[in-house]
Amino acid sequence: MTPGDDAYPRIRLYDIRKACSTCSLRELCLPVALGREDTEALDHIVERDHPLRKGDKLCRSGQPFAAIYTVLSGSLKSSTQGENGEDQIIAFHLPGELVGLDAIGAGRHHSTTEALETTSVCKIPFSRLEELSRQIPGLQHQLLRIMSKEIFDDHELLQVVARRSAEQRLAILLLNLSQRFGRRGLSRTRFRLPMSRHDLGNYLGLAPETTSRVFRRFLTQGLLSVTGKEIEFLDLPALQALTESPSAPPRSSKQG
Amino acid sequence: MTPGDDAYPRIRLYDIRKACSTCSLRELCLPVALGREDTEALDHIVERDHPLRKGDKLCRSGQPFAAIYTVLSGSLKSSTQGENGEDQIIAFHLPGELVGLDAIGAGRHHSTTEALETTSVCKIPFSRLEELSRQIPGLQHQLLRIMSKEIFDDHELLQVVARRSAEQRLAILLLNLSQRFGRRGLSRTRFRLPMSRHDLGNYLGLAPETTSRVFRRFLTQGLLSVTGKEIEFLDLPALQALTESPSAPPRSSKQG
DNA sequence: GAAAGTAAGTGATTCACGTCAATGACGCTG
DNA sequence: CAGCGTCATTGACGTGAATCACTTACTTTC
Repeated sequence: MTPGDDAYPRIRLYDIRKACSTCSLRELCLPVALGREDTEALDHIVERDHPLRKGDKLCRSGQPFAAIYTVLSGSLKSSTQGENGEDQIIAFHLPGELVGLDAIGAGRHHSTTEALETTSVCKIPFSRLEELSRQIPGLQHQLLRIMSKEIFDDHELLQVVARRSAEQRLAILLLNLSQRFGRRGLSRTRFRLPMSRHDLGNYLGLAPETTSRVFRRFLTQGLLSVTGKEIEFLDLPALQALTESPSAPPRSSKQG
Repeated sequence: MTPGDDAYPRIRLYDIRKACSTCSLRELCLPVALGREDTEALDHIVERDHPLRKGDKLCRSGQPFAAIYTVLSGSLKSSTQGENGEDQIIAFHLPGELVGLDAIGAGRHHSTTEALETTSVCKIPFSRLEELSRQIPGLQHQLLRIMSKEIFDDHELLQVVARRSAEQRLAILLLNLSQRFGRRGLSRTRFRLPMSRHDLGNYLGLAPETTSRVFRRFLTQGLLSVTGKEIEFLDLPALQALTESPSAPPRSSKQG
């Protein structure tokens, strides 16, 4: 703890003490690979604000970039807008995940991020983070690492949207969400989708009706049960098999 | 870092002197926003090797990450492999553009990059670049900037693949290539596609046959002329209009 | 420079998924 | 808890693009 500035930790309103050091998500979040002391240093620059309500925007495309955020509870979606006005969801953010990395460097957001439900986030002013990362070598690297992961995830999504059938797309997303819930210690086979069917479809490049129908097919095949947004996997291996099957809309590339 | 050998510019074989400072691409490449002196510092860490022949691989998915590359002449494609064995081209790289950024941080490539024709690249060992970027503040920022752009480009591609018709996809790619040729002082309306129809289709999430048919349609509509890989735009405004038109396969999201 | 291999173009056919339309189920708000 | 709006589901239908099958045009090779 930097001495003397007890008065200044920028944690507002909601609990004044509980930041990264005591956060249950610290193993998933920015502090990964940071020691106790370094994590405490992070505590001092993290800010918390009112929780967002469903539909509230955390940041908008075009806005100057000032901070990155981590999700504390709830969930968000980020989307970009094409020239044609259609938007495309590029990511869903669950607790422990970082938001806003794509704006680092450009100095301006190119996506809009919106809460899918009541959501709390930690705000990490970027200038202070940069400053801190000059002192903590691991942090600088961690940042690059996370950005790199963002690129990797985008490529995976591209792969899915460009080369997979509707069933595969949905299966892949559900398994991915399952993993992410599992990482937080929640059930991997039973969870609540935070997003609407519409958003689900948009993310996967499908019409909402198609999404609905694929759910129905999974249901009748006994792969899972759906009740509104509640999902329960009944046949995980079959879902995984779907994922690996080679069938896909465009065939192309087979050269090694 | 590796002590002892920092005295020697690592430029091999092909011309010993000509690196960034005198490179015609320096305004497009890493040295953007660097001063004369800093650019000269870059000179000393850049390595050049034999040019690659068509089909040669610059790096493979899974390999440890050691360096980033910039294209000096020729062109490359990067692709990822899905579990199903299908690969998806995620980017084409033209002269002045950087390759391998997605591997920073993870320490390992997640894509394979291959020459589309005879191409020369500059190799920039990452450890030395990092070292240098500690001394040159602008360079660190430039790196982040370029990574951020990579994310942005991926989002654009996603937008295109997920929400656009075959005609729109091709038009968008052609216009994008045109711009990139233009930046290098080449014609924006007449150029040679470095990649096969197959690759073109793969990148856009289309079957090669579809790509071919779309070309044919453009041809009969008088939008452009195609002779093998030679392209000439005949009606640029019409192509641009295509790009902006709102029609797209999945409709979805219209909430603001 | 002929043979072989690979890439490109074209037509016929099929099918997955988008679109339109109508109904039913939640989940607010008062 | 009634009334409204949004979201989800389901069906009927149309279509854009994948597939399949084949021909034609380049490259590469010996």
